[in-house]
Amino acid sequence: MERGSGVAMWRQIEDRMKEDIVSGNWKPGDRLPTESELADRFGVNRHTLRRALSALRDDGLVRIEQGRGTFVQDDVIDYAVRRRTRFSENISNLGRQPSGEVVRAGPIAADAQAASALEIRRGQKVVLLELLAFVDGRPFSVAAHQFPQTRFRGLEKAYRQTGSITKALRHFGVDDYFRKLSRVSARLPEPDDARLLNMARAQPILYTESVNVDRDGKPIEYCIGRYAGHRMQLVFEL
Amino acid sequence: MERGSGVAMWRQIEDRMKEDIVSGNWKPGDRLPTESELADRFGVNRHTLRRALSALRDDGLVRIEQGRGTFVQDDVIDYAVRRRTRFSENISNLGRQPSGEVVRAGPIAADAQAASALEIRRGQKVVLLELLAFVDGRPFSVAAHQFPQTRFRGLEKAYRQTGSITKALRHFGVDDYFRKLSRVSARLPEPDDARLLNMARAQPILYTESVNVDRDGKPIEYCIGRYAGHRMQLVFEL
DNA sequence: ACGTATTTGTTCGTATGTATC
DNA sequence: GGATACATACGAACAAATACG
Repeated sequence: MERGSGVAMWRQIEDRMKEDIVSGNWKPGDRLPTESELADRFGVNRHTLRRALSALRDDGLVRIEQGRGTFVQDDVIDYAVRRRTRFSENISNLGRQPSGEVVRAGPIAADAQAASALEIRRGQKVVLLELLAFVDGRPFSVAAHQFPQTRFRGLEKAYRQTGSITKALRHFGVDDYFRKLSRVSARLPEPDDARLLNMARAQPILYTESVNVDRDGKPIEYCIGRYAGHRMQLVFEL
Repeated sequence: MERGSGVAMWRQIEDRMKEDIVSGNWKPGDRLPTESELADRFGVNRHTLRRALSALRDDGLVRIEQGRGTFVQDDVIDYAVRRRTRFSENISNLGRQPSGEVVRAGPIAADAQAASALEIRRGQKVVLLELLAFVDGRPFSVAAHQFPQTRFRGLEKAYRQTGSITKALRHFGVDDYFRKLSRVSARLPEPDDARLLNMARAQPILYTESVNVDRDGKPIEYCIGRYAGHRMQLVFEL
């Protein structure tokens, strides 16, 4: 690290920081020190430091968020959506650690969309199971799973016992189920979702509605999922 | 519209407003009068009016935004993605008018992603065809289509003559092709894309990468698509 | 960057009619 | 009739998000 070496200071800084990241010294999702602090540390003006940060951003190594800080870019997760889509299986296959926690659970009245997807009447009761899913301990998605209550009364308890929707469904005689449909759009997150996903409100999310059916093609689950856009891609193989 | 009729005031209001919307008296995107004004107009308390609005929102007829107002919900375009996905066909099937214009065209060098998708080497030439697509005259998507130049040299000219990728590909002996893969994520638009799509920079887009193959399973097209998130949903039927 | 006005969101409290046990 | 629960309706005040100068 030297001035007048023929190599611009910001390039030297870029290289140093790149090492810290690829070596794992700074881990994906970590917040870097503030620009001022880094500038002090490297003994340069904040402008110079920002030039290095921009270069790192262009390389996809960091993500700069106004008002929040600079973060080591998470490696993007390719979440495969197929006819048989299971969260835990999917994440495990990538060599990563899936986990989840319950945000909200209990019976609610179906709104128009849920009713239409589940082929029931609006206002009929559905079992809501809102789950926050993690990959390697980092929040990945929030999903409101809804099941018709006539068939799945008490499913939330079965989930709490087993920690898995697939297993909970077996208690109700559903030994296999399939993704019939996925609708995908892009939105800005609700404040609650932004908090749960630990992301800035100005960062977009993927918003999905999906319908799962049983062997007979009967809809059993309607799910509204919200995914932190910069952490993942949905992959559809057709 | 009467009190003591056995039908709750808020339900009567809901029905009246629903008529105004479905009849086209209020059009998609229109801002409704404020809650206070509507409450005055119907001669009820603001609470009562809000109840009617909630019902309309649950039916997907209006969208309520704090601090801004209540808006008649724009009709969202469900863009179906299947193995055989053709833009014009898709939009026509919805009873809407597809059109398109060329933003940019010509040979460029393949970057890492394009090369990997098309199974060529990085730096090899691809034919770029960047198209802005419209639905009913409103901008819908920007898509950078890329074809290996060894096989499709001059495809941009064939497109300009025929106005259709499907037809242009026929000039090169490709009489049918299929969507193999779609990767979907959510992003904020580049300034250029925001301008082309006529949307705010803070509004998210759907960002897709897709690969089309010919009958033999050979990749012929790699496409980066950007869609105005609030105007459409991608629908995957599996 | 800041204040002001506008608009929706939320939470108190109060009152009335209806159905049920 | 009395007690209770529930949906409906109104009023006032304040909180939160947004638009605009």
